[in-house]
Amino acid sequence: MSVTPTRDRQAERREATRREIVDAAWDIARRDGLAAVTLREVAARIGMRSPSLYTHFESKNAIYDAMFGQAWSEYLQVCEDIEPSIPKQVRKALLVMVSTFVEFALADQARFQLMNQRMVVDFEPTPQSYAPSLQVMALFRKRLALIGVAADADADLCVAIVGGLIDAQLANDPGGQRWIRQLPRAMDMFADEVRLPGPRLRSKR
Amino acid sequence: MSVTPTRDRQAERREATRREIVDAAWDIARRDGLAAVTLREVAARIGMRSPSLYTHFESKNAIYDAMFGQAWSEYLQVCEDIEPSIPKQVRKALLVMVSTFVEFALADQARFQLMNQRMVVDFEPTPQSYAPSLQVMALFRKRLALIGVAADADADLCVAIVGGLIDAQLANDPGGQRWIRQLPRAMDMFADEVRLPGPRLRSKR
DNA sequence: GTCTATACACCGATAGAC
DNA sequence: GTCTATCGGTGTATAGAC
Repeated sequence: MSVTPTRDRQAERREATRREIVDAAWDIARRDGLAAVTLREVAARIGMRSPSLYTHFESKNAIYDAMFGQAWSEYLQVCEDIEPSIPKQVRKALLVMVSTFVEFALADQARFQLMNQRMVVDFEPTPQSYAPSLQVMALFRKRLALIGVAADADADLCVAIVGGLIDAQLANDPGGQRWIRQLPRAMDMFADEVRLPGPRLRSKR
Repeated sequence: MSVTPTRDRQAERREATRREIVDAAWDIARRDGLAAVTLREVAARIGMRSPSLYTHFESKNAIYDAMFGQAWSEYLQVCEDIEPSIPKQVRKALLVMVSTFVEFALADQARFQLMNQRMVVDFEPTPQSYAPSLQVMALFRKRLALIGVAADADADLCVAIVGGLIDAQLANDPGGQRWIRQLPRAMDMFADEVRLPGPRLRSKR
C-alpha cells in the first residue's frame, strides 16, 4: 500500500533550483542591467548549460516574469509592514507612502526598470505575476482613501507625478537628487489640489 | 585649371542614401516597434545588403542616433512655429506648450520611446544629436520664464508631471485618455503651486 | 567610394542521447 | 534532469569586386 509522503522533496528541489536561476539573473541584472541577462551566463553561474534552464522555465521571458512577480511581492510586503499612518497628519502620511515607493525604486534601478518601465521589449507579465502589482495599487488607493483622497482620478494623478519624478531622476541625474528632492513639494502641490488639510510639508519659497 | 563645382553631387547622393536608410528604419519602428528594426530589413527595404549600411552609418546605434536627432529637430521646429502666447492668459499659454508636446508624443509611440524613454538599451545619443533636445528644453524654460515661471526647479517639476502623465498613459492605457485628460487639471495644480495668476483651466470638482 | 560575399561571435530556442 | 549538438537569428568585421 502506497503512503503519501508529508513533504514532496522533489517539488522542493525544483523550487530551490528555480530560485537559484532567478537569483543568478538578478545578480547579472544588478551588475550590468536587465538586458545583459543571458541564459548562458545565468546557467554558468549555477553550474549548468543554458538548455537545461528550459527544464525549469519555458523561456527567458518566463524568468523575467518570475523576477517581476517577486519584485512586486517584495514591495507589497514592504507596504504591508508599514502601519497606515494616523489621519492626524494626512500630508505626512501621504509623503511616507510615496517615499516608501521612491526609496524602493531608487535602491535597485534594474528592479525598477523591470517593475515600472517597459525595459524588456517583448515581455508581458502573466496574470499571476501581475497580481501583486495590482494588490499594491489597491492597497495604495485604500490608504489614500483613508486620508481623504477617494477619487480614482486623484490616485492616478498622484501615481503619475511620483512616476514622472522617478523617471526624470533616473534618466537625467542617476544617483543624484535633483528631481527627487522635489518630492515633498510635489506632494504638497498634489495635497493642495485635492484639498488635503494640514500645514504644508514645505513652505512655498 | 580645375574648377570647383557649385554643388557637390556626391555629397548630395550620400545624404539622400542616409535619409533613405533612416526613413526605412522609421517605417519598421512604427510598424513593429523600435526593437524590431534590424539592419537586414532596413537594407532589404532600400535594395541593399546589410553590410552596405556600414558605408553610411558606423553602427546600428548610429542609425538610432540619427533618428533621435531628427525627431527632436522636428519637435524643435514645431515649437518654433508656434508663436509664444501673450502673457494675458498665462495658464492657457502653459497648457498650449505642454499640450503641443503631449500631442507630438502620443502621435508616434515609437518616436516617443526613442526620444524620451531609454527603450534602446545600449544607445546614448551623441552630443550632436542631443543638441536639439537641449534647444527644446532651453526654449521651454525661456517661454516658461516669459509667463512668470523662472526657477529651474519649477521647470523640472513641470517636465516631470507631463512626462509622468504620458508614460502612465502609454503604459497602462495606450490609445486611451485616462491619464492625458487630466493634463489641464495637472497644469492648474502646477500653476497654483508656482502662483500663476488667472482663472483655473478647470474648476476644482 | 559603394556595395557584396563571407564569416564571426553571440543570442534564444529546440532535438535527442544518456 | 541534464547534457551535446545544432538551428535560425542578430550586429558586426573585413576582403575584395566594380
